[in-house]
Order: sequence, then C-alpha cells, then structure tokens
Amino acid sequence: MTRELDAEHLSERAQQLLKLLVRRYITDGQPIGSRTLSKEVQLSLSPATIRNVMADLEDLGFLASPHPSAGRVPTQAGYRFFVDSLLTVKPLRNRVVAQLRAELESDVADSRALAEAASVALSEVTQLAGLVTVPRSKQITLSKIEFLPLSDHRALAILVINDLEVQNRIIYLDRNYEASELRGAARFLNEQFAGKEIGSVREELIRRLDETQQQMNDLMVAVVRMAQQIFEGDEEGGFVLAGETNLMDFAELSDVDKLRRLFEAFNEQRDILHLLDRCLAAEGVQIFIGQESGFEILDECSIVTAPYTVDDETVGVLGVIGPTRMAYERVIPIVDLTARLLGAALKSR
Amino acid sequence: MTRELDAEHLSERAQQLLKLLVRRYITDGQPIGSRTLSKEVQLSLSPATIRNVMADLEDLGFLASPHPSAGRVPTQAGYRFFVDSLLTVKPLRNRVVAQLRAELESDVADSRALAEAASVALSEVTQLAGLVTVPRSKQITLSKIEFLPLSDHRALAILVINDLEVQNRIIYLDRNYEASELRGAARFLNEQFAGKEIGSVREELIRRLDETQQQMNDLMVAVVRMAQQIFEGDEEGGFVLAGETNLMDFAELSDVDKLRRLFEAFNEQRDILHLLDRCLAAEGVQIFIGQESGFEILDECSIVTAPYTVDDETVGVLGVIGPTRMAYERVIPIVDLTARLLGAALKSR
DNA sequence: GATTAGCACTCGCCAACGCGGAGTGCCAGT
DNA sequence: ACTGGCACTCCGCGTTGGCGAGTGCTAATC
Repeated sequence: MTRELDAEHLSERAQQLLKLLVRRYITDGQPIGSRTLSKEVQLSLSPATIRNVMADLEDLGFLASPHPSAGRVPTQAGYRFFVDSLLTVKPLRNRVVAQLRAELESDVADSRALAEAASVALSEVTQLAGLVTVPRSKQITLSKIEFLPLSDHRALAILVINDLEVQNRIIYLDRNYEASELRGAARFLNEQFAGKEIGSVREELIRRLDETQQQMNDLMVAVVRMAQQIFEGDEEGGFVLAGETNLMDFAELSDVDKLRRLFEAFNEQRDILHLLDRCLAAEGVQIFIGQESGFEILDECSIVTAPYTVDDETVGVLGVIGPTRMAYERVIPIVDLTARLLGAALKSR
Repeated sequence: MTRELDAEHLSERAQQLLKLLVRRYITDGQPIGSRTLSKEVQLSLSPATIRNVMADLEDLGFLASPHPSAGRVPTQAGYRFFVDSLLTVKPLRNRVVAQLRAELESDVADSRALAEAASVALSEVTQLAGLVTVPRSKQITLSKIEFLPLSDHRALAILVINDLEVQNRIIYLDRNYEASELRGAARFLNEQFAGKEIGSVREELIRRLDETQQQMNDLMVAVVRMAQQIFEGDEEGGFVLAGETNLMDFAELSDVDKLRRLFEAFNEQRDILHLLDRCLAAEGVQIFIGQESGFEILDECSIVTAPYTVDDETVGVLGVIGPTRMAYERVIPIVDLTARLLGAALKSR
C-alpha cells in the first residue's frame, strides 16, 4: 500500500486536490466528482487516479460522500485542514475596502451605532450574517455626573463616561431632594472625581462614606451602586446582528425548522455571546468550523471572528456567521480589516 | 334561484356557517369540507344542504376552493366579513392578563425598553410577531441641558427632555470652548428654558440670536440645530419587533423565499413604519387583512394594531403581525389591552 | 319549495416502478 | 505509477395507478 495515511505527510498532490475540491465545493455547493476535478487540475491526471487520491482523503476523514454515486464533500476536518494549511487569502478588492471604509467613517459618536454600522457593512460585503459585540472597555473614566429631581423620592442620574458615552438611570432616594441639593452633590462629585477611573471612584466613595456619616449618604449610596453597575459592565453588553436574512439563501439551512432554531439562538444572545467572549482573548482572526463551536444549533455553520482594539485594549469582537461552506479565503481578510477599521473609528471619535 | 347573492342579506344560516368555517379553518389550517361542517353545526343539516350554502358563499367571494376536491377556504373578503360582522371576541384569560401586566410592570424608565417589553409580551402571548413603535410625543419639554468639552472644536451636548428621556450628540463648534464657558452657556440655557416646550425654545433662541450678536453664537446655533432635530423627531423613530421566529411555524409562510422577503421588510422598517403611521390616527383596534395593507410582501399576512396613549395624547402604535389565518377573536382583545397597559406604564414612570 | 340521498366526477396525494445519469471501486493493461 | 474499461450503486425524475376526500347535479322525499 503506497497511499499516505498520515495527515502530516499528505503528498503535495493530495493537498492540491483537496484544496481544489474545497474551493470548488464552496462555490458550487454540490458534491464534486473525480471527473470535474480532473478537468480543473493543472497536472493532467485521469479521473481514475484522482479517485484513488480521493479515496485516501476519505480514509483520512477529510472528505465524505453523501451517497455512493455522488461526488465528495469536505468534512469538518477537511475544512479545518483547508483553513489551516491550504488556504491562500485573496487580496481584498479596492471596491470592498472602499465600501467598508465608507460605512465606518465615523460621523457617529455613539459606539453602539458604530457597532451596528460595522455589522451591516460586514453582512453586505460577505453576504453572510454580520456580528459585532458592543464595545466595552475595562477602562472607564468618569467624565461628568448630573442629577435631575423627579417626583416620588426619585432622581434621574446622568453619567458621562469616557468623554462621550452617556448612561442614565433612575435612582431611588430616602426623601425628595431639592434641585439645589442635587446640584451641590453633582458639583462635589464632579470636582472630586471627574477624570478618575470609575472603579477607584467607587472605592473612594465607599471609604469616605465609612469615614464621615454624611447627611447626603443616601444619594451617595445610590451613586456608588450605580458606579458598581456600570463597572460590572451593566448588561449593556450583547451584540449587534445584521443580515441574518442572508443565511436563508443557503441550501444547507433551507429547512425552516433549523432556520427557526438558529434565529431563536440569535435572539437569545446568550450562547452566541459566550462563543464571542471566547474570542476576546485570541489575537487576530479565529475560526470555528461546524461543531467546533460546541453549540448544536451551529453545527452546520462556521464563524469567523476577530477582536478589535482601541489603543491596544481589546474592547470587543466582531465576525460573521455563515454555513460551513463559506468563502473563507474571501471572508477572513474582510473580517480582519473590519476589525481594524472599527477600532480606528472608535478611537478617532 | 332562491339563493341570496347580496352580502347585506346573507341568511342567518349562511352567516353562521361562514363563521364556523372561518373559525375551524383558523384552528386547523386545512380546507374545510361540507361533511366536517355538518357534523359541527348545531342545526343538523346534511352535507348536501351545506354544499349549496357554501356554493353561494363562494359566489359571493367569501370562500374559495384551492382545487375542486378540497374543501373551502376563506378569502380575504371572507375574513373581512368575519371580522366585521361575525366575530365574538373571547374574554381574556386571567393568566394572559397577569402575564401582560407582569411584563409591563414599569421598573424601567427607558421608553425604548418599555416598547421592547411590550413587543416581547405581545409575541409571547399571541405566538405571532409583536410590533411596537417607539413612543414619540409631540409634546417635548426641555428639562435640562449640559455640555461637555471634547477635543477638535467639538462638544458633547446632553439634553434631558420630558424629565427622563436623555438624548446626546456631538456638536461641532467654531473653536475650542473652555469648560467654564460651556458651563456658563448651559446655566444660561437652563435658567431661560428649563420646563419650556422645545419648539418654543427653538423659536425663542433664533429670535434672540437675531437680536443680539452674541459672542457665543456658534454654540447657540448648534443648540438650535439640535433642538430642531429633536423637534423633528430625529430619526429616533422606528419600531421594535419581537418573536419574528413565531412566523416561521406557519405553513402559509414555509416558503423560505417568502420568509426572506418578509424578514427583509422588517429590517427595512420603512414600509412597515408607513403602515403603522396610518394607524396612529385611528381610534382603537384596527385590522389589515392580506392585501389590504397595500404591501405585496404582506399579502398573506394580517396585522392587528392599536394606538397607545399617554394623557390622551397618542404617542405610538403597537400590534401583531401574523398569517391571515390568525386567531382574530383572541388576538384583538390582547392587542387592545396591551395598548392600554403600555400607555399606563409610560405614564407612571 | 326546501332538504336530502345517491351518484358520477375531479383532483391531489402517495407509493411503486422504471430509467437515465453521474460517480464510484476495482482490475487489468500499459 | 497511471489509466482505460467495466460492473455496480444510487439519486433524481417522470409516469402510472389506486385511494380518499369533496364536489355538483339530479331525482326523490318531507
């Protein structure tokens, strides 16, 4: 037996054929037969020879046949090998670069809106579903805080962080405070803490509350609680999805029931968010193929992600989700570029 | 010919049969035959008799047969007659009322979040897609305004309207202003305009700008522009959708392509928003059946809407969207109640 | 005159069948 | 080591025929 049954020592020819097959299958979506392959390949080989190679690749688990008389289809392992060793990323077309640039030109300050723009851009350019987590920095500095009296022992607290992110929520107090009292409190807080990191603001506030029993302590306690919530990342988290409908085109997902479960998972957010969180730590583009994601619903999907950074701090993840049969060679550089563009757009606000 | 071919004078019996058929079709989703109907109806009639009545109803355009040997199915006109004249609304179950109440209990101040909650509640209770426009009052009073200096001739303007809605955006200035200058401007504006209606604020500002050429005019101009944007409703508009996935269950929409176009229309927002705007003026529940909506994509859908109000001012529309074959008798009171609950929740913030 | 029973008829649905095409595996020949 | 040839497998597709459901019509009945 002269066949090479070790993935490490796949012959040059076998690799080339696998590459060709995967590519062809990605564009056509139909099982590829030995005939088709023999016509396409440079080194002119007869279908019979190619069949032998294909049989080897099947033994290695890189290919599978849906049924005896259909051609071969890449398996998950096949895609993995392709992505790891075979793939040659296509240089991006200028049109695409221009489009991404244009859609991320930051005339918007709102970071959520930017995330949405990135998501839409990704989905349009790749024709898959775009996915962007809302940026969330560990580094949160307090820029300004204001209060507004409401009725019923409540006040509206407005908090500006990182210079242009505005958060607001209602805080409940022990009594009704005068507008002037609230103004005073706000001035005090602004003087003391503007520009400081929010975690330290919280600690400092707690320390001082212990020290001196202020008459204002209920307001302060509320502020501390608020700072805490913001520091813990609130639930402001989540991701922005765009172009889900693109997924409906793929035959792999044409089953309405599968589609439904997939869309429900998108709405859930939870599982997907978990997955994306795992990519935060990684550097550069990361790819989950089929079951690698660990979520049953995504068995027939692949996910290509990249973290994006502002000033070297990773603040989020973006990517696309599509069928395993996805144009990796095209998608990977797009995701990569979009991550860098989004980082830049966030910085230059 | 003794048959009554005038919709106005439909015999009691014909009406009862139509009602029964529509109801039955709504629950079963399959064409109803004369046999089925004869077993169900009180007055014991033979299938043959019923066939005659059904033939009349078909002539009148209330029924149709998909093919000769299937039963009958309501046409759009059939549903319309059913909704207008035949339908007896089911009293709401306590469970449902309780659920809606619970999901709209306003511990949230954010009106968008409330709209989302209402949308989710609607979709869960009806098992259709829920739809709520973000509340938008014509009556906008300025509560407070603050500025925060940024680099590059920019400042962050924070605007509190109607006591608890917070808006913010970046404004571009002719030069860099000191923090103290901005504070001064904010104080001035707050003193002059806090509590006033935002349209009048704008007018007043413009008037004063003409009068005295202030040194601060660029800042003021920016504020005027901002007030204008907010007054014009910004584009803060739009609606919140929930439970789209529920629509995937219906056989009528099992065609992936139809589904796709429907979902794309949801993402577009534009058309749907148009439709909802038409309901703003209407009082109480309004129903579009099939093509009545005027949008091709919604041909096989019905929409049940109701406006919701705060202090007698209509601030938005909510409703559900589902297949024409929808449980109108159940859905209508749900939509009605949700509208009132949402109004109440918005008021009692 | 309204209602009903009976009957012939029309379709859609489904399972069975058969056939061509595509692709394979294997073997023998180069 | 590669290739041509061949038998084989199996999907896809169009055809056929029976079954069931439901209809419209007509003639008989209340």
